[in-house]
Amino acid sequence: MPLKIYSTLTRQKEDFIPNKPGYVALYVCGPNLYDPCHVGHAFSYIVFDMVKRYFKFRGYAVRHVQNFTDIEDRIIAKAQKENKTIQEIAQVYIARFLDETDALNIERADAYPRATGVIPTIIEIAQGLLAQGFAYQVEGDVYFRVRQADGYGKLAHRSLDQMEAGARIQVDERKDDPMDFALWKASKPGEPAWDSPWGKGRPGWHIECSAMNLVEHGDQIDIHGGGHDVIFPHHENEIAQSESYTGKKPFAKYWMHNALLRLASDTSDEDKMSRHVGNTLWIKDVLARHTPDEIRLYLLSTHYRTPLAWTDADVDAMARGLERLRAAVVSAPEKATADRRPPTAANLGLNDVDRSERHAENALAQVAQQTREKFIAAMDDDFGTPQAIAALYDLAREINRARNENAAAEALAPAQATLRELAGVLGLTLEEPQSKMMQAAPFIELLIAIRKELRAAKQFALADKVRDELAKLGVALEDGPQGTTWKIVN
RNA sequence: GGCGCCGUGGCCAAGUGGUAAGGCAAGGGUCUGCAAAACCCUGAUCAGCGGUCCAAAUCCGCUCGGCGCCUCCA
Repeated sequence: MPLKIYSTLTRQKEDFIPNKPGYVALYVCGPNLYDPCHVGHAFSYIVFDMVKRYFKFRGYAVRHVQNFTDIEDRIIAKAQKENKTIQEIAQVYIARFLDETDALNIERADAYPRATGVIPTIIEIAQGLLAQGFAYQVEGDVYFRVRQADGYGKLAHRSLDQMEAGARIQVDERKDDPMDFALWKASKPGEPAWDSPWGKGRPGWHIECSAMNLVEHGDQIDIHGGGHDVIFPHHENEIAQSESYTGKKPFAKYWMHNALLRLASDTSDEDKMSRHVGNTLWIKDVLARHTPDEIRLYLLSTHYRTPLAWTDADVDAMARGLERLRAAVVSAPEKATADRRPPTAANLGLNDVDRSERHAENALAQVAQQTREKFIAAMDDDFGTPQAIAALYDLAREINRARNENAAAEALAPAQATLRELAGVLGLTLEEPQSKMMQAAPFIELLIAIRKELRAAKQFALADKVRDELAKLGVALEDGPQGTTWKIVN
């Protein structure tokens, strides 16, 4: 059974067949660099990070390209306002973008081209489109002739006539058709400008992605991704430009768009998170409140094409579930093997014990295998992360159950490895939250050792005091039959 | 005006023709000096109405309620 991907172009799930066997050319729309990124961006990047990791898991080589749009109206406006160059503005937000996506455990793309880095290609494309009659020049501007493009509107599933019905307020009379869009714009005084056959100017709004794809991937790519809000006009125009220029179709074989994240608020309104509206949660602030695993598990617990309304309470709930997954992959304390058998086992013959253990071991191995199959089946069906995650929980339960039944650490290990591996495909580390307090580990271990002696001496009041005081400091102790474990809590 | 999405147990969320995954919360247990964790058990007929079908949460129609795109936007 092949992997299926829902493509916006055909509006249905399609078998994934790459242009080159075993290789995936992936392009994901990156941010406009006029402000920091918010959780909505993070959602999109996490979705496509998951997609990339899954392809790799399935044995594909993936080349992932993500653009930085570093020349655009808002960046120019911001630069002018802050009396800086667009390069300076871009640099600040690129650095921040990389810091934040690293923190979110998003794998780096193979290339991060910048719009200003592909100006010659942009000019080349514009010239080519002019030569072929797909574009025309007006006073230093170059416009794409929308009616000339084959099937314009096929991605957004709209016809030009329908769109004309929608009132477009300011129609530029110099354009042949109101929907024609700029490939190249003559620059106004004080704006960044590049030399071109049409005079000083700068790129239009959509051409940079066509150019970057051409440079980084070539004429045709396998998957083009982005947020749902960028389908029209951005991606529609990209298709028109690229296919008209190269003459090769399709430009992208599969178009994937993640649903938009909304910000649930007390005031009852749940609007799309948008930097223009101002109802944003910056990634930085979210990272201050939740761990990367929590954020990712939360965002992936809903299918990527289903809209999601962010609430901190829901992320917190996810954190508690994550704790169970994390606990399942933690090994039992060392000494476990020695006295792991319950007293009742003393009455059993060794062979019986061995036999029952082997039985449990096999059962666990079987569950691990089933989990892997369920995980793959879910992910193969248009990246069904909710069901994939459900499979992970099922495996965690089996591991914990086996441990409760005193299975040996070695018996748990393979299932734990499977859980770690599959969680890793979703980008979950299942690691304890990193904290300065981890440096206190040796001291905590010491307190645990002392407390153990107190308990042996039945000095429970003192033992409890140790535990309570540590709890106040954010260290939770848990006594189990195999010893005491500890963890950092919020 | 055009295009499109969503409404499933207290909350989050899968399922898209054969009698409802998973998570959180809650209640009851097991274990334990206690606590915690873990494990076990308990709960929904799928916004409403009508229709198609042997059979519908799942298809069709209508109603109500949310939301997105058509303009920069992940």
